[in-house]
Amino acid sequence: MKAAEMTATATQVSKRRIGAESSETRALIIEATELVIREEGYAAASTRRVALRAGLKPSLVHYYFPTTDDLLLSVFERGAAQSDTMIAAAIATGDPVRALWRFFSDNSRTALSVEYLALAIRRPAIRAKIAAHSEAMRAQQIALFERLLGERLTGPDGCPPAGLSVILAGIGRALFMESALGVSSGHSEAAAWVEQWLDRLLPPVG
Amino acid sequence: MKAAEMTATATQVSKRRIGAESSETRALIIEATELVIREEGYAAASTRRVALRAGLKPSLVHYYFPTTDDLLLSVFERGAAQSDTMIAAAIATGDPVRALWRFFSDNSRTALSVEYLALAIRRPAIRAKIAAHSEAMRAQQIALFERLLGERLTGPDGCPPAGLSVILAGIGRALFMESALGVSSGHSEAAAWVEQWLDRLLPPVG
DNA sequence: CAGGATGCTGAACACTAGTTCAAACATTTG
DNA sequence: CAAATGTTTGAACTAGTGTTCAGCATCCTG
Repeated sequence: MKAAEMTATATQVSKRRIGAESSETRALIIEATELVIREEGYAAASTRRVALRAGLKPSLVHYYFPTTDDLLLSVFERGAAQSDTMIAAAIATGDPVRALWRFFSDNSRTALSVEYLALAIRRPAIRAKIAAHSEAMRAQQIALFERLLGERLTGPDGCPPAGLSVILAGIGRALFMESALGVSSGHSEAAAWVEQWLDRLLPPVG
Repeated sequence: MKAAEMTATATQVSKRRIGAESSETRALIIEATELVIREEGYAAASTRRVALRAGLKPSLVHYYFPTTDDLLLSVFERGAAQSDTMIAAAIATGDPVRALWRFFSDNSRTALSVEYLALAIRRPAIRAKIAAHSEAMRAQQIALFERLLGERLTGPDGCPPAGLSVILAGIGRALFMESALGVSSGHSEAAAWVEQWLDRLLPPVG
């Protein structure tokens, strides 16, 4: 893994051939990688395991993605785009805050986002991209909350929009991570409390 | 790693010699392992790296801990005991809830606890122990909260004790994990909100 | 002081991973 | 059709990891 990190860090200057961006094989590899991450965790996402899962040879994976970091980065980018789409859909709803909370607490995307978080902490080459995406998502949510419930947030239950974003995302992730562990006591209470809190901040219409 | 998992899963029946529980070397190995986990993450905690860090030979590590899981389990147990002590100290305080929140949001123990969480998800042999400890900690906190602010928790800000425990631990962990990533926007707001919330649930004496 | 218990070491085996590269095959295009 | 271009493969090299085990050294005890 030392060797891998060094190679991955080196700027890509070599003239080695790389498969086309539009290739079906390439898409298949990305698909297989996400599957492996989902089922076995980011640590299992080796080029060889991915190749096995996709029914391809390891060297073919490296034809499309010279280094493992290249692969993981591409997989993350696709996932981030999907996540962005889902969030956009949630925001387009008549009840964006609750839709967002549902996204955080319910969605199988959370599983992946936790894996990426873990991945980022240990793969410097990927950390920046993931951090940037997290920041961007947060900024977007803060803007939404500000627009949506600006004055309501100064009451006794008040919470600055930025804090609200952290809290919702954090509790959602915590629920997922503990579930993965097999711990679940207090979860339904915590979720119920969040919903009650949101009701007070933003009384449901109807 | 396949081989490792299989061996680790097999029940220990062999008559191979194992180093004494009281050995200084053994303690040194545990110490080094925790250091490695702290600095490079649980994934780096291989017996060989640990040996290097401790200035010992790999085989010596295996003399005291036949399998890697044995080692990690021992390290976790020691850490859990330390964590329990800290929590007991927090509870013995005049202001246990805030002390607990400080422990969650501030303490370098959180870094380790997140690593152990990640570890548990990927090491079946260790999962049960870690899950049990998490449950026990939660139960203890629930009992404390119930005793401490039972009636106060039904007000408009009300939150069942179990939910409160999940929320405090979850937000604390989220703050730590994002910091490790390099994301920090909204953190101070979230922390401030928690403190305000606690003030309402449990007005500070003074 | 002989002999077992205890601590430790070196060498080895089996396995996974990342990566490279020349050569074979396939497809497109001039 | 032939050349260029894109895809795929097999084999190999390097490096890390878990684990075993026979045997050396030392120390304690009968």
